[in-house]
Amino acid sequence: MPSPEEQGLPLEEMTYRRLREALVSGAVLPGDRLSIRGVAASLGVSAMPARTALRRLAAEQALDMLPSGTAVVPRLTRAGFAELSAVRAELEPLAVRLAAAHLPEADLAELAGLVAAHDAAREAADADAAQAADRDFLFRIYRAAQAPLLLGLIETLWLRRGPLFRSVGALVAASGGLRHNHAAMLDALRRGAGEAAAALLRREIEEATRFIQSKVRFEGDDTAAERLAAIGRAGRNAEVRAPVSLSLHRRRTKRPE
Amino acid sequence: MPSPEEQGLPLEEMTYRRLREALVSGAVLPGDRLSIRGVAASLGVSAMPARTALRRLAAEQALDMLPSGTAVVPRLTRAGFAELSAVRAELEPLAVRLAAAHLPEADLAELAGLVAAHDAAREAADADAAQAADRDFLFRIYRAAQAPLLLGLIETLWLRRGPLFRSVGALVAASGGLRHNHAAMLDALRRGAGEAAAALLRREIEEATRFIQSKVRFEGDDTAAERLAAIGRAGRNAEVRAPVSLSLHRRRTKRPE
DNA sequence: CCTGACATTATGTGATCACATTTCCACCGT
DNA sequence: ACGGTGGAAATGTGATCACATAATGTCAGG
Repeated sequence: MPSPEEQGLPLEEMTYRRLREALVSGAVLPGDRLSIRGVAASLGVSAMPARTALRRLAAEQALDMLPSGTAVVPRLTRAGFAELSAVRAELEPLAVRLAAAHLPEADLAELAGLVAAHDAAREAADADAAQAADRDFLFRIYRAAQAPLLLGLIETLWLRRGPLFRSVGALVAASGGLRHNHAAMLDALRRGAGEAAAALLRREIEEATRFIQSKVRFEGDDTAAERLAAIGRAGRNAEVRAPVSLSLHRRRTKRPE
Repeated sequence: MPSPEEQGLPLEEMTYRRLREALVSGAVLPGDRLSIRGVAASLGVSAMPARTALRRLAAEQALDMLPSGTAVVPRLTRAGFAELSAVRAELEPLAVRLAAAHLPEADLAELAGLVAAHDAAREAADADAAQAADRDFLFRIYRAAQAPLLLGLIETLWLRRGPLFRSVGALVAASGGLRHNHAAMLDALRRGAGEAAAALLRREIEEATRFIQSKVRFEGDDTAAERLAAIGRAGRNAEVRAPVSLSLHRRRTKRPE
């Protein structure tokens, strides 16, 4: 059952968008296997568009591929998350610098509106809306950079972060949330201070990364480490590294529908 | 006729690698259309692997897609090249910083060998070999960063630069070539000075970019601008921007085989 | 209760075909 | 000579099938 605005689109495009949405919304979880016939049946399309869409996501690194060719929603390890954040901390400030050169007044007004929307959503304790406003704020700037290659890279980074983000969202909101100072960034952009705005964004990304790393339990640094520590002499909790191989035979979450 | 080391690989992987090689080697030129049946016939495979490989390259932004779905080798405009270089100048130094943390002695020795190979190739006036040694030197470091996501991004950047690179290669060699100070970078890495090595690489990328931008005529900044300037009052050569749309009906280079 | 081999199922790959659309080119009228 | 028009060739999309392989469950033996 295609949604209204999907009329006329190629089936492959529709399948791709739905899978993408499933990734960012958390409808599929890290570790889930996505088989060609499985998604084809789930989305009511034939195997061909499903295959193309899956391979496309894999090429964008939004999905991993087992050696057998099966697509799997990537598990974000602590190291992987750190790497992702490091790349974001380079590319997104670059986009801000590029955008600062040509931000028309209309865009600045729209950005101000998004800051206001964010604040309003926070007042209403609507974490999802606040988060959406933040995201729109940033991507409005990224689009203004008029750098299609860079924009595509940033989008794939966010896509890859998607699965994690959903599971952390509630936690972040409960902990008081990240306090993005987008108003200050907007001020810098108004002044044409691209470097300052970029520096603010970089700090924002780095702080959010530290916050999440301190709060979230990642794949791989799971209870195996604690079990090992418990078996060993108690007291010594330093230097305990979780061998990833130990968590291999953990039950994989099934997702039949 | 599959090459020896391609035995056992899926046809899609073989097709993908061949297309990739065709891109970086300059066997296909910017603006060339790559049709499914065309590459299938050229590479002796059926339409299916050809389709998959083309879509994969497109997802990696190594190929552009016309609205009709036909793949086309991207034309690199001046702005596009500047963007590509800006992204490289952020990501590749990041990889150097990450790699500096864990570079075993064996890798350092290998890097020294590559620097020597580069110098030897320069002595022999073998521009291709010197360039290959430079490339290997950098990617050895990037791989050592143990950041698969970042490495994948860097590879797609180089892939997209591929078509241009070939056409510029001879020019660069004739002009005396870029003098990459990889020996200094290796020294910095030996000292564990990751930041210094990263700064050296950034300067190298920025200088190479400036050099190429000063020497190369890109798609879009072609003679249309000059014709416009000639039509207008002579003398005023400032502010003449080449409208891209003017070069649209230029003859497209055919590439039947 | 666990471990191994075996049969069954699921899955990816590749091939081929039909169909709608786009692209290209020759032809014709002005 | 120029430009529009028609049709033929080329092209992408999607569907379906066959085949090899990987994954899974089963069952007998320890």
